[in-house]
Amino acid sequence: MGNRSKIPDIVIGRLPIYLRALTFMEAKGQEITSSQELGDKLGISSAQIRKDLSHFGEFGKQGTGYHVDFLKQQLRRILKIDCEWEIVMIGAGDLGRALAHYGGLSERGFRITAIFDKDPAKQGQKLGACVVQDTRHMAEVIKAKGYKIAAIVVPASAAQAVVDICIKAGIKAFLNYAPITLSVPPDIHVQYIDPVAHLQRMTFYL
Amino acid sequence: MGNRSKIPDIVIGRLPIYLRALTFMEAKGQEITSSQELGDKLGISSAQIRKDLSHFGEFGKQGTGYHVDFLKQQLRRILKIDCEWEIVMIGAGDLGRALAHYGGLSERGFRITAIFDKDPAKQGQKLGACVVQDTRHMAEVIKAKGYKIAAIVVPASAAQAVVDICIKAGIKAFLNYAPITLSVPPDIHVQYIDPVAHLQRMTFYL
DNA sequence: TAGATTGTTAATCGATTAACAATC
DNA sequence: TAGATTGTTAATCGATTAACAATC
Repeated sequence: MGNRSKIPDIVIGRLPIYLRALTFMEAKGQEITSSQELGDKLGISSAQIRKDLSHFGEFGKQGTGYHVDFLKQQLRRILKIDCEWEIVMIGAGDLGRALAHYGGLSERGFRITAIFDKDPAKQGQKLGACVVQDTRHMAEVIKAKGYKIAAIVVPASAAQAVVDICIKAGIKAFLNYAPITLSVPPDIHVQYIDPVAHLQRMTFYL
Repeated sequence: MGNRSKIPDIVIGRLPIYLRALTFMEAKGQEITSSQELGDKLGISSAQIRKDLSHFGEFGKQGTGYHVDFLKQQLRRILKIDCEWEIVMIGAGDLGRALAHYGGLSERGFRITAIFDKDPAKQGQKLGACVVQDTRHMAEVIKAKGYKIAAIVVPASAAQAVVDICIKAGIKAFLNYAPITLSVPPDIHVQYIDPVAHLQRMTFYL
């Protein structure tokens, strides 16, 4: 049985990738897979997949492999996405609007249920299922509803200030689209999405 | 002097982060920095920053540190972003439209100059500076203009087929927004952007 | 049973860090 | 000069892989 006491973050980062592949297999009607097959599909060694999973328990059968549906449900449980998560979004510019309209979020268990912008022209607008509210009410709403995750979709120059307020109000995890490294206490999680950084990484090899 | 023969990919991945921090410092008017200061800002050890940079040359002065502008230009040269890169985008849905309108791309040297979609209703539409074209002409245009980078913004179910066509036409690097692991030859580079995978990684810790 | 594949151990590989001579 | 900081080496740390007994 896996020892959960000290699981490397890099392992956690691979679980959503495994989950994505399992979801794809399930959609095709495939019922069984193996670490070998998963690894081939993902460009990861089979040993690594077995090692990663072993941190959390024993999910397979020798000689057979893994039940796609069972392993998928286990990963969802481990990642705590066997429920729906509500997200607060700050910023209602082009990118914010795209994120609010992106169906992939809610399909996969994440719903944006509050949106804030400091621009009065945007306040009151309907965006997806929400009405854009004044940033001044942000802390209050986060506290009242107990939001834990925030998507930061404001300009880089405003991001740190917004994040500081969110943390004070109780946010524990940020999905940050602003192209800036945020300064946060060690118990706060940040994931960065910066397409330009990805592009710059690839041009090196061209 | 650095030995460029075998630079770890993980080092390349940090260079855009360093560049982002330097750009921020430059905007503030700061002329000098040190590995210590950069590391503090980015949550990275100063030793790692010096080691990373040492792969490419000697850019600092003992006792002083680094000239922000000089180091920035060197990183731009190393990453090959001291010129403008043209990108072809496939998919003109919500996300594609947001990407086409995202000013951050062209600000930082990447321009989307061709857009394709297989939906006739979208063809002919103006999106940013481009007119959406029929996917059937994609290979032809990629070859004629010599595009090397493609942004994939089609549904997951269509992504692999689109990528296969792009590779045949000469694309070497993909920025992939479809939530699926692509199968590509070893000389082709792929960077993945999947906000849901990032969110799933964070909920583990909540 | 024979063949296949798991979970786990030990070995290998690679990345990070500490330390310091060099020197601005 | 004295203080600060680089670039680099060697030591440490952690992640990946190979191999295999267990067993379905």
